[in-house]
Amino acid sequence: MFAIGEASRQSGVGIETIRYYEREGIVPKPERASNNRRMYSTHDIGRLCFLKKCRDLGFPLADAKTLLGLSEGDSEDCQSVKDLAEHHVLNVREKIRKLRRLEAALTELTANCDSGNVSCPMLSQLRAV
Amino acid sequence: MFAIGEASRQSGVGIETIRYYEREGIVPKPERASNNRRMYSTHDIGRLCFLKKCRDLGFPLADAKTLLGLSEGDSEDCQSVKDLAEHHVLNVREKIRKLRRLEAALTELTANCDSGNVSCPMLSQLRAV
DNA sequence: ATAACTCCTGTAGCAGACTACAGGATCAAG
DNA sequence: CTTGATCCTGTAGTCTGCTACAGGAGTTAT
Repeated sequence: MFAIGEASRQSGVGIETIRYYEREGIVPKPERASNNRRMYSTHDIGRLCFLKKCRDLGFPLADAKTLLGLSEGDSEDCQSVKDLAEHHVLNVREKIRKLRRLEAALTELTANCDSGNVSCPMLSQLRAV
Repeated sequence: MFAIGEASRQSGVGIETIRYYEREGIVPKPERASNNRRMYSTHDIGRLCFLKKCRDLGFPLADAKTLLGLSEGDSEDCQSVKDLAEHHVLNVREKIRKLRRLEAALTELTANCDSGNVSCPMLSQLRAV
């Protein structure tokens, strides 16, 4: 069993954040030592690692919580997990698509700037209703 | 010229948000009618559309403001305009790179997910050290 | 034993970007 | 003329996801 500082180091989740996750019910309340300090099992730390990875992947905390719940359900509901992930990946793809359009617009702007042209047709497009 | 509600409908930016943008100096103060109501030109509405698109692309509001400035060529120094625009292009490309890595990671995670699985490979992966 | 560290609870603050009133005034339609 | 929609200013609250104290207590190293 590990103290919160060690759990933090092992999982990469900050101490304050761990306590915040506990307050928010994202992770269950850990055991307490006789001196009232939180004690984390390797399983508890595994949960924190799981959450860290989900967050790093850009999942909102609520989704991370759901995924964690799914990962610990009696029957791992693979379809729900997949749905959540695929919904997330669709969002990511949409963002990429839009960013590429903006990249083109910005590239066009710099090109026009080179040639001394002030008005940019693609930015006009961005302004359009 | 259009009232704020119409500007909101045309641009997709909420009324309160438009006023917020004005307070924050993101957009210039619009003309006022004799009854003190804000009146927006199509150009003003174009600005709101531009901001909306930037925000939809995930740009922070401050960046959106800068981009809006660029799109209107409000700098007297063409070189610094170009530098700013190119800097933004680099930011956009970096964002795209990160999102594509994320997309790849998510796709790989879901690749082996099928509703028949007893244990979910994606969850196993997320649990792994 | 003293200092330095870690932990506790509880509360508050922050950043970004809105969003929601309250309490009026004004406008458009019937 | 009344009703209801829209607008005004100003202030305050919301949401996400932390992050930072304050003030106290137990732990560890020298």
